[in-house]
Amino acid sequence: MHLQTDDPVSAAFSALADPTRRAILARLALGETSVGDLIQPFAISGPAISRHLRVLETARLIERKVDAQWRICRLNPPGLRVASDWLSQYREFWENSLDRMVEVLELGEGQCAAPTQNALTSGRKPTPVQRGVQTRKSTRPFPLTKRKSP
Amino acid sequence: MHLQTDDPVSAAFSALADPTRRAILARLALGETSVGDLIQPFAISGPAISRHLRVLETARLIERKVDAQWRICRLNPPGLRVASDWLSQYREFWENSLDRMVEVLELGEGQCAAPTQNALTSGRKPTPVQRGVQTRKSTRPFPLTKRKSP
DNA sequence: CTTTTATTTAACACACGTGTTAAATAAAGG
DNA sequence: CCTTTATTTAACACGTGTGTTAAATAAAAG
Repeated sequence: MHLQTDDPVSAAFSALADPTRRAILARLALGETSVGDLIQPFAISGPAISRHLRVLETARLIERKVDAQWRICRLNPPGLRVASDWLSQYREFWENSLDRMVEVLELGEGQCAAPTQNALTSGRKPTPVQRGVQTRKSTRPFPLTKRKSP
Repeated sequence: MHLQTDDPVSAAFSALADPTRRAILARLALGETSVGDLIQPFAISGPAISRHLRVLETARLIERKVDAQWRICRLNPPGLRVASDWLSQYREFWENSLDRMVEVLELGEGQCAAPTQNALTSGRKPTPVQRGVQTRKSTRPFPLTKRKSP
């Protein structure tokens, strides 16, 4: 399901999902260095790091420049921003989460079996788009596998 | 290289790396809904969505509660925050990137072959830890594959 | 020019992720 | 109860990701 058509956001998050790559970024936050220097902290082969760097570069999280036989790596701030910007869409949710916890506790979450009215979008802030909010009763359930003929 | 030992940050970014899962989160930002409702926008089978939801839940990006035969999904704000907090470590980098572009342009990036002094950490803000910043000349190069005996 | 140093590419192995369909489970409803 | 509705689990296929080692490439140094 994922070809080279990988969008920038997916590429960024995918690159960030690996601990080794995040460690590389942390290292580069201290300043640009060559590939050889990046290898040292890791119990991993050179080619492996080389590929991690390519992933980071493709995701635009780092940039590389050539200096003689060395490839100097550095962070690419705008690339990191792509991921951060996507996440900031949801900022309001965790910002209001404490308020909401209180709200939920006051309503008594225990016997909550009433028609699922969006607790998240009621009152508080109006949600971004707010079209097509529904309350279950799906129109197409998914055991849409052919029924055996009788 | 990745077992069940997946740390929270990796789990979060990994979950966010999939466009379908991000679409699910976007949907849940409009309000909590049942699994059946979440399926509709996608040309994808039920079990596939079910697994995406499990990934999101394991990564603590969503929560699920049981209401009769429905599983109601909602965003889990603190989980989303994990990813955001990690990224905010790098915030200073993109915040100062415009300043830095100007700086680089003034120095004339074209013939940049001078000893690679960390341009990223010079002046501006002092970088977080700032220990062990080096300027190439790695101590252990990595063609450390056994040489053929003569 | 041959060697050394730095890094990438190639070729292979293997685990993981994601999708599919069929069957299982669980609660509601006739 | 037996059926319907909602969702998950099982079993399988298949492409992608990550690691390894050996060889290739490229620039510097002798």
